[in-house]
Amino acid sequence: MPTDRSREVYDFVRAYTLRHGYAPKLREIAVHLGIRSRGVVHRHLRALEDEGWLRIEPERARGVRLRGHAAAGRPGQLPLLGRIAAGRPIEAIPGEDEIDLSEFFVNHNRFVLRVAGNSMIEDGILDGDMVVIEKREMAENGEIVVALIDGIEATLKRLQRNRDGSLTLRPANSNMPPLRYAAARVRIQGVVVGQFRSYR
Amino acid sequence: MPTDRSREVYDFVRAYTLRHGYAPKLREIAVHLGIRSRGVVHRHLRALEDEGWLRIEPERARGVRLRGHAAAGRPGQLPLLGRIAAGRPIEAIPGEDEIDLSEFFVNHNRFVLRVAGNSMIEDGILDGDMVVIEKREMAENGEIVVALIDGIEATLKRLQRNRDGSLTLRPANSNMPPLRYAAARVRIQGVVVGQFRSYR
DNA sequence: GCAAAATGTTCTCCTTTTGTTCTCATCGAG
DNA sequence: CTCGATGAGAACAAAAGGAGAACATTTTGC
Repeated sequence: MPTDRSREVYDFVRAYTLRHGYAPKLREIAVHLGIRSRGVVHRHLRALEDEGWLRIEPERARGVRLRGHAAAGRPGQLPLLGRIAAGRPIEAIPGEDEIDLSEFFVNHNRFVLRVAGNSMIEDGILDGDMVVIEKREMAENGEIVVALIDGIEATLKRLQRNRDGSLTLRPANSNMPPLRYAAARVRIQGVVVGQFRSYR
Repeated sequence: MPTDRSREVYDFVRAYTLRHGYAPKLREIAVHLGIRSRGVVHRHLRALEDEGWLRIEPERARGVRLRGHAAAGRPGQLPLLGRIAAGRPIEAIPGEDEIDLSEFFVNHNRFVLRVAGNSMIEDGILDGDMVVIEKREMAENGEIVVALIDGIEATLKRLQRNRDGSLTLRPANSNMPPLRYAAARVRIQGVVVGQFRSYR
C-alpha cells in the first residue's frame, strides 16, 4: 500500500462502496478525511490505482471501482477476460470476470522453487520455471511432490504408492525411467500446488 | 543477528509487519524501544540489512521489508527457497531469497486468459492454463502473442516477422503447421508475459 | 434541450514528516 | 585505556501531504 494517507482513502472508499453500492465522490472522501482539496484526493486515488488497489473510470462521477471485493482489498487480482482458442475473438466469461491470484498465492505454508532440469517436461514444467510448493509430509497418489531421497537428493516427481508400501517416483519425461524406493528412503517435503513462469 | 538491541528492533519490525501488513516508521520503532533518535533506529536497521535480515527501500516511508521466511504470510510474497533438481537437497539461492509476486502480477495493463487447446504445448502452455497478457499492439520477433486474424479469430502463437512484411504465426506443436498472413490481416492484441497453473 | 452547478483532472506552491547522515557523548568489557 | 555498542541530537534531502486555482467534462435542475 502506498502511504498512510492513501490507505485511509482506500479504507473509506471501500467501506463506502460496500455500504452504498456505489463509490463516493472526491468531495465526500475529502470531507471524511478533513481535506479541503479534491486534487489531493485525486492524487491519492491515482497512487492506489498505480498499485492495483482500484480502478478509476476517467472523468466519471463516482468512477472509482474497487478491484475485487472478495480479497479483502489485497492486490493480486487481474481481470479474466475469457478463453482463447482457435475461433472467434476473445470472449468474456460471464460470471467469472476476475481471478483472484492472492487466494492462490497468499500462503499459509508455501514457498517457491525454481526448477532445474527437464524431468517434468511432459507435465509442462520446464527448466527455469517456478513451482509453488505447499509444505507437508503427506501426499496423495498422483500428486507432484518434492521428495527427499536418502536425505541427500531432492527431486520433483509424481508420486505413486504401491501396494507393497513402496513408492514409485515418476518423471514426466519419456527418456527417464520411474524409480521405485522403499518407503523409508523417501521423505515428502511438499506438494506442488501451482506453477508460474515469467516470459521476461 | 548483529546485537541484542538489533534483535529487539527486528522483533518489533516483524511483529508490526505481520500484524499490519506494512512496516513501522522509524519513529514508531523508536518509541516502542524507548529511543529518542530516529538516527539510532536507522543504524540498527542498516546493520540488520547488512546481515540480510531485511531490506530497506531507500527514502521511503515504511520502507522496511522483511526477507525470507519472515515475509511469508504477506500477500504477494513467497520465500524462494532454491533450486530443485536431480541431486542433493534444496539449496538456498544466495541473494535471491525472496520473490515478489505482486510486482509481476499486479499491473495496469494486464489480464488473464484461460488457454483452450494444445497449440502451444511444446512451450509448456497446456490446455486450461492461465496466461498473463500485457495489452499492446506491437510485439517483437519471437514473442508469444494474442493475435486476432481477420478480426474474427483469436489465437495464441509465437510471432515471426518476415522480410516481406508478412507475419508467420507458429504454434508450438509439431502436429500443427505455421501459418503465414499478410500483415494487414493480423492484429496483435497483447503479449504473453507470464503463465501460471493451479494444481487443485 | 440548455445553462448552471458539480465533478474530476491537472498544476504549482507550500508545510510537515520521514529517512538519512553526521558528530559527539556515555558506558561496559577486555 | 581502547574498542565496540548504544544513544542524543542537529542538519539535510526527499517524500508525503495539503491548499487552491484553473480547466474540461459530466451531471443536474429547470
